[in-house]
Amino acid sequence: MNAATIRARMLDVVAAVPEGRVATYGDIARLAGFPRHSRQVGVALREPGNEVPWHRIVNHEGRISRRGLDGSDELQRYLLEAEGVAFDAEGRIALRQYRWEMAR
DNA sequence: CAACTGACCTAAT
DNA sequence: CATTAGGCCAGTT
Repeated sequence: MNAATIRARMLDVVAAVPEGRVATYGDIARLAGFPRHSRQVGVALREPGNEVPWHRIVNHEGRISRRGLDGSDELQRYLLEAEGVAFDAEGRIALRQYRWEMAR
């Protein structure tokens, strides 16, 4: 099992996240079958050109993660709000309500 | 080839 | 709720 395969599997899971819902990096890794690869999710999403709803992925706090590069974090927030995902005053998403969990 | 880095997470304190 | 400590592993330096 090489790294590329793992990333592809994760991207599959990301692609399965329904509109208006969000998932954490850890969730994606877990659902993809790689419980400890949360970081690689970020690596996978960083790759340009993949047609996946990367904006539905946030960290376990429900916040936008990324090192503020060219304001893509704002784009992410915009896209989520456009899907009906609300942010609280602290810039966090109510994971209780929007988190996409199909099993725990 | 060793060391560092990072779109992270969890558990313990 | 805040902080710390540890884990995890592919990329990059």
